[in-house]
Amino acid sequence: MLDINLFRETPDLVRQGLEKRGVDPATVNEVIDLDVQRRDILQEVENLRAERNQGSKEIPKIEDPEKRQEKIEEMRAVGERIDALDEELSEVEESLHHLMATLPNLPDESTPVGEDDADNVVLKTVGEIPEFDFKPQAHWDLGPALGILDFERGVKLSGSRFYVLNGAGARLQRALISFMLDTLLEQGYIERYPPFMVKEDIVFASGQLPKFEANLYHDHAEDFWWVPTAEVPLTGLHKEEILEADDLPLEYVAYTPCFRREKMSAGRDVRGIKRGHQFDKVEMYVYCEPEESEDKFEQMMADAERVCQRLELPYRVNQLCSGDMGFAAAITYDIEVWAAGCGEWLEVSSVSNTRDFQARRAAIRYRPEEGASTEYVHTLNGSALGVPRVLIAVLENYQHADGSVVVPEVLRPYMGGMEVIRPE
RNA sequence: GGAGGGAUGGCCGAGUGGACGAAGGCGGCUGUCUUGAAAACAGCUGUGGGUUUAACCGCCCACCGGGGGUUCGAAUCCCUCUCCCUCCGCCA
Repeated sequence: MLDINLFRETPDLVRQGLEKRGVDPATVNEVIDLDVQRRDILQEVENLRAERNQGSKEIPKIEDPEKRQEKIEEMRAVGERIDALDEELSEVEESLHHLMATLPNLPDESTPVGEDDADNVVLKTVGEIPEFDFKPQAHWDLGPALGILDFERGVKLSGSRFYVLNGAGARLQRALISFMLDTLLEQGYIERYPPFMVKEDIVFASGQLPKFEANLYHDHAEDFWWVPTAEVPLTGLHKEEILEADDLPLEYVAYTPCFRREKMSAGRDVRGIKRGHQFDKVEMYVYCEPEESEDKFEQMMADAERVCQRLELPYRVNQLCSGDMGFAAAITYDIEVWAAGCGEWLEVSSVSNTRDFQARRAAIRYRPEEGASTEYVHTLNGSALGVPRVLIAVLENYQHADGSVVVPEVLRPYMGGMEVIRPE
């Protein structure tokens, strides 16, 4: 949620920022209009309330029953006006809230202006793209040949975009998750295991609702929403709390599965395990004071990159343009690893600073110092990393001509010492 | 799934129509006393919105789990939802 004060004080900056994100700049005027209306009505209704409070206090002191009745009638009339204005007020407030709820965060100055992923900027490339003296296979051929990846039975169980991992494949995935978590714990993150189904207001707080409802799974019977990313419960963790400055920063890491309908990506990446309805991810999440959020952003990037480095996967870092960034983000860097078999850069991480955007939606504040008034924290999120795509890169980059796959060294302790995955 | 009991400020806990943003206690902060600390004593101690201001202060409004209703007036009465606790059933 954007700060309403920005609309009051620097409407031009808001207009420019929103325009970069493809929002009609006229929306800013709508917001300002509603805000003015809101305050006008509010003042009037509050004055009437003050009048009624005053009058009601006097009533029990009036001795003369006739005069007393007169006052009651008078206050009843005031009450009726209050009711009418209240109704008007809640309509205006609802419109304002709905409008504000659909506006994305303003892009950081450094965010390149653009429409879609074609306008993203590659910041750096790290590591060597592996060379092969044979034609490397894509994971959708390699995995089934190894017997570790079963698409047919995934479809039998749940339909398209589902798969089953077998044996060493399942274990490799579990190894990746543990390795990622441990790597981040080393950096001082605190592990959290949140619910995978959450209430609607929690999904709203992180910004996935109301705009992206079509991409979420929803249980109508209980009104649960399945988390599309751990970012959702990790934002909700401190919803409506006032944190102590001494406790900041809070640096969390959580493993969760993620559930996405992928309605928006129908027909894209249908082959393999690149884009499923269910996938695993290890997520970093930081709550901090505004002054430190830029440093934390850099730190989280370094932490996500470290995971790629230890797995010895070549990767590149992109800065997302204004049109491609997520709803809540002011700045986002993506990490893509190279997958030799399908010959693609695969997005495995997205690190974003949402500044106070999510904190405002979720009402997460802190007290900068004893006795001071509260301020919104800054929140940042980043994947470290999305598991299936890392799995793809490991399988495809570490493959040999005979169809076997060497287990990256850092994962071996998590695989009972297994060094090579061979066809069964 | 069935039966009953609850939800009040950072915490405990009083409060069944007006003097209640809320007694009392604990905790916290400030002051007095003290070389310092403890103790004692005194004062202060929630959040959000609006208004005003350079800023503080002030003033007004709202908030006693959420929503709705009755009333001139609701923490208090009514309806409804959610959550927690106890007992029974079922269950990894």
